Amino acid sequence: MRLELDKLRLHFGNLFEAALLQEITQVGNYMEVPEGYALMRPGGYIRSVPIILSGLVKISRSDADGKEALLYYLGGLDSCAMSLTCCLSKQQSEITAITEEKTKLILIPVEKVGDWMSQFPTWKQFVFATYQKRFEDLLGAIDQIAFRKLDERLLNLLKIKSKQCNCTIFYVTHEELANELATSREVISRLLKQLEKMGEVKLSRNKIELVGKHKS
Amino acid sequence: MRLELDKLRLHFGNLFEAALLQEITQVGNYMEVPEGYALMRPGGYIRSVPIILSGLVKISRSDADGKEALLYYLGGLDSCAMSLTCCLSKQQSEITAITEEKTKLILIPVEKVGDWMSQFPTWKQFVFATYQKRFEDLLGAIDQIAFRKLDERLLNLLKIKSKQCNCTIFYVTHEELANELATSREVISRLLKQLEKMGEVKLSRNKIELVGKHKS
DNA sequence: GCAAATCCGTGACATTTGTTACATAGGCAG
DNA sequence: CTGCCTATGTAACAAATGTCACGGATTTGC
Repeated sequence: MRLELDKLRLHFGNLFEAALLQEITQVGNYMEVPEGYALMRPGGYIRSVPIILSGLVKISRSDADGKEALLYYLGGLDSCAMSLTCCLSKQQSEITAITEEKTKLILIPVEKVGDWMSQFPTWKQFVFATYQKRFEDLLGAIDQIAFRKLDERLLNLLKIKSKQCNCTIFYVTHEELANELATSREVISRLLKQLEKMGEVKLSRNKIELVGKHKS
Repeated sequence: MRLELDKLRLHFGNLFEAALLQEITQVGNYMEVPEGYALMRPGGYIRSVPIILSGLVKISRSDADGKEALLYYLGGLDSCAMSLTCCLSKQQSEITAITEEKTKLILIPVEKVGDWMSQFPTWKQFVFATYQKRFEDLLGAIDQIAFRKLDERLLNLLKIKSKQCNCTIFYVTHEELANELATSREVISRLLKQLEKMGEVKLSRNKIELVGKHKS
């Protein structure tokens, strides 16, 4: 679909200078993908860098036995550091990116990413800011995995979801949560029950509600 | 200490173009630090980006209770992605960097890092390659922490050390290994004993020898 | 050589997490 | 309503890791 300058301005505000926005309308590729769409799979090659306009993308790492670990989420105006590096070095992806909502994004062709770095100061800033954020995200993931117990991590996961979707009710199964924390369904059920007794959540079928003061 | 062009050329070979090497001799700051020196502490500010010429630097993450998790090592011609991002955004460091050997490095002033990106293609490549490597390192760390059991992680740690120092004998205490894996000394002692029975290592006081075919 | 400090070995037990096995409950198609 | 499919609850047990309490060994400082 053709990109329109006005609409881009709505999304980006004054993040990018006018000339760069103009460029983006020329070479950028607009995409709308439904929930559950795999933007990236381990081993896949990447030919363009996505910038998320709206929606939600889950980035995770999986190991050989099919276990999975949640790394972080990408939301509005986020971009993916892996794709940046992959693009620039023509390497394979090592992560999975799956949309959790209907998501709108722009794909920037690889070759522009480097060029724009020299031409547009705001682009350079954007790229570095992206790297920095992803780095922090990864360090945060490591903190959780390395230092926290499962019950804390589970509660934390729910809080993150809450922040991302800006709500306190999630329609997820225990199984799904188990995958994101690289553990088993039974363990999650057990811990959720525990959290429910402590008054942190309310459980129903296919539905979990965060209660209490999780204003984080 | 004054940097000499010839010596730089020895280290960098043709990684950087001549004009960039020249620049580095002008503004780079040469440093030699002993083993055990803290190049970076959480909360510290960073005013320059280090490039390691030789030696070994351990990068780790620590949490509030003082527990620690090894992230990766930096060796010859490596640079630190955290410092890159930190520099460019004037943020605080969130990691610890400690030399494990006497280490020689060059400090590049922050302001040059961005400028050179536009001026020198080889510098741009270097910066991106650095980001990519650190990203992979972090993902590797996450794989270990999230998916592997402690005994595997311990053996893996020894193998990494072996590769880094290019030897099979380490003068470390169980306590130190325990810190790097964010666990306790007793657990490491137990697992090491186990590995010894399996013929993977030989133990003495303050000393561990990797035996067998770990040619990785 | 002696005392103190450091390092290591180890048993016993607690806690956390993983696994197995099965029961129950809700929703949906026919 | 009935029979299936999926999601959840849960007990019982297994395995992995963490903690405590020691004792003994080696090194270091004096």
